[in-house]
Amino acid sequence: MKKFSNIGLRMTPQRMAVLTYLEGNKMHPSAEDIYKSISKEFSTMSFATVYNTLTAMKNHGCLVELTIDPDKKRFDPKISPHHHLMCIHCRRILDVEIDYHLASPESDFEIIGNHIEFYGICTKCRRKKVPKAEE
Amino acid sequence: MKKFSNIGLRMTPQRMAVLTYLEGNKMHPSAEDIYKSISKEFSTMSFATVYNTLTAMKNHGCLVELTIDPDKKRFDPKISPHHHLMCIHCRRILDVEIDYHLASPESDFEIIGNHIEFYGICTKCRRKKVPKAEE
DNA sequence: CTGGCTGCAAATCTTTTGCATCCTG
DNA sequence: CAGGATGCAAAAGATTTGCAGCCAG
Repeated sequence: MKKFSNIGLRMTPQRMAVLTYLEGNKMHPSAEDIYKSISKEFSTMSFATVYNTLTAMKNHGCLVELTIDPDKKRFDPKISPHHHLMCIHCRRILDVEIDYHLASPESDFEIIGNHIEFYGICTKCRRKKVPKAEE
Repeated sequence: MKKFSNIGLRMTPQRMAVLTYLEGNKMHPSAEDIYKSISKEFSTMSFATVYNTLTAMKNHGCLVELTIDPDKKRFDPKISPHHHLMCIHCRRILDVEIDYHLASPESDFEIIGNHIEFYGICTKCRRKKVPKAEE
């Protein structure tokens, strides 16, 4: 992962903690997940700083914000193009590495990127519950 | 669009107004868009009722909730499978009707559905601004 | 009539912001 | 030592909920 100093930003203990937490993290955590986990051993950590750091990383392209979860934003430190699969029961999100090379829709848009969201139910949840139904 | 009476729900003037507003609507409006538009000529309309109606429709499969806009949920009365394209400047959303028949990612998930989000800049916005940059 | 629906307002949840103080470079 | 970063708390948005009264079926 890029270091902050390389992109003209200051490195602080708080930012280091966020960077370390996210490095190689495949959980697609929410801001709250990140805050909770870090503040366990870093009591002087505020929500504002988490968001501040996430925004800085996002603006410098070393973090991607996911909209696949309708409830809140999820963050992905993996910046190479890929897609996602989410379990609608346990809300777990997995990476999907398949390259679908999609044809651009014909329109007057200049297409910048795309993202595929798969929705499903993981084996663990299927064993526990009736597939689908409530929510 | 399905009528509420067909699915065991009551039809009220408020619900009728929402139904009428959404019928054939291709704007992918937010809850606030819907509320604002309807309350113009239907002063006795509350936010709670808009959400109540949207939730009822969603639960009965006659409305789809979109997560493509990171800021808020958008609603789409078109329930046949399709994808979307959003201008990152003006936030306009267009339907994408191409059938990409995506291969399911190999995983222990039971895949229920998928949705492709395209991001880009529409011609109108490209004329006005430097493409990308801030935001 | 009666239970589902409405409107209002308060509550929740996520994310953002203002500002005094701190500390990296 | 200057300006960016932090922490706190309050604010802003979006969405949900509690509840008394209303009205569609």
